[in-house]
Amino acid sequence: MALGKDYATQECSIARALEVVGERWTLLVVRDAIYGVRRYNDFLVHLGIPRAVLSDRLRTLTEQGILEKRRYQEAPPRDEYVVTERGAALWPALRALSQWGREHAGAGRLRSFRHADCGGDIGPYGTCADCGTPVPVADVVMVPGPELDTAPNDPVSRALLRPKRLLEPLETEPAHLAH
Amino acid sequence: MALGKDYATQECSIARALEVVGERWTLLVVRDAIYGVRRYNDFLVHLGIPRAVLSDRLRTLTEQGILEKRRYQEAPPRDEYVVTERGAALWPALRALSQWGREHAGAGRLRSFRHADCGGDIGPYGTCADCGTPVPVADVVMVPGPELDTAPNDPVSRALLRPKRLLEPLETEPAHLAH
DNA sequence: CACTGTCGGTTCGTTCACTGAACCGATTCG
DNA sequence: CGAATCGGTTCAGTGAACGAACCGACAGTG
Repeated sequence: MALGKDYATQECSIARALEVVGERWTLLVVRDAIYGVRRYNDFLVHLGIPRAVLSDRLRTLTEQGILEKRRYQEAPPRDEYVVTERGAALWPALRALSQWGREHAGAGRLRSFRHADCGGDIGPYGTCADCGTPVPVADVVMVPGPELDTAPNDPVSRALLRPKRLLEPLETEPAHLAH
Repeated sequence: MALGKDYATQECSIARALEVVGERWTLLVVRDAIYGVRRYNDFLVHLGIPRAVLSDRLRTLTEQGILEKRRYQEAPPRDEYVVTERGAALWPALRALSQWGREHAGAGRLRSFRHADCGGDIGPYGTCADCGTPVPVADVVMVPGPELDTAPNDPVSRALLRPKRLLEPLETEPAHLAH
């Protein structure tokens, strides 16, 4: 969505949130960032998003303080986009959407989320089903489910086939090993 | 967002959810429906949405089983759009977005959500801060906050100035009493 | 009866955002 | 030297959103 003037008239915190993250692709970029994707090219191949749109979303999210642009190499200059605390705070919303997608939009058991401390499933309210405590995003482990494609053809999807703690950087295979 | 072919390639329940409710305006229509808005004209004046877009969203949401079109008057034929169980299941996602909007998108205390049974605030994980139990959407009361405009000029916003239990139909003033 | 207003839309021309392909500069690898 | 990687920008074409106008069926008023 391209909102601005339209949603701005709405006196509603949901509308305010959607002004920032409601545009097409934006929440999926944040999802990837929380999954540990940090580099332009990884977002690109994983999302299948037009380059111009990705550039725009990364810039906007950085301006909004949801991502942070960080130089990780000087020659040639390369930046990575790391999710900030403000961005990680979107996790409850993403988790709730994920749950709804599983139960009401025909997405089966593609991935599940577990409590890193005890291995318990994370229930409908974001708490651990085993120990009952609310689970902060950094303590969540994403576990691939049985209905996930076992041989995807982009390196990011392949890297996400292994269980992975959220927020930690994703390590993709070097390009020369690609399919 | 108009997704379909694009997000469909994504193996992710978040993407599946956004295929259904990720388009511009859609989540705000669902929010209003959960707030008790049911009639075409009430959505129209409250959202300030173009008529063609509203018609499209109501049709799509009805096809998806998120709203249900229900005849409430025969002459002239009038239908209302009532949120279904599947639609109400989006409440956790909307609540999480609302919370994020309050804390990270500059929306102050516009509205708060309380547990109808005990009056406790609903915390970050959708549970009641007082009694600790998860609160189903039907037991949530929306309470207007101090930063809300006290004299809005559309009847739906005025009706929402009073505390209101979610899902229950919103009663707007008759048109001839308008501003 | 004529007039006005309500309700729930549809139609249409304009504007705006997304799309996909091409291109680019700096650098590294073989 | 030539090819590939990385992180973009530019640009023409398309599709969606926007806003205003219009419309049919009916209710209420005088």
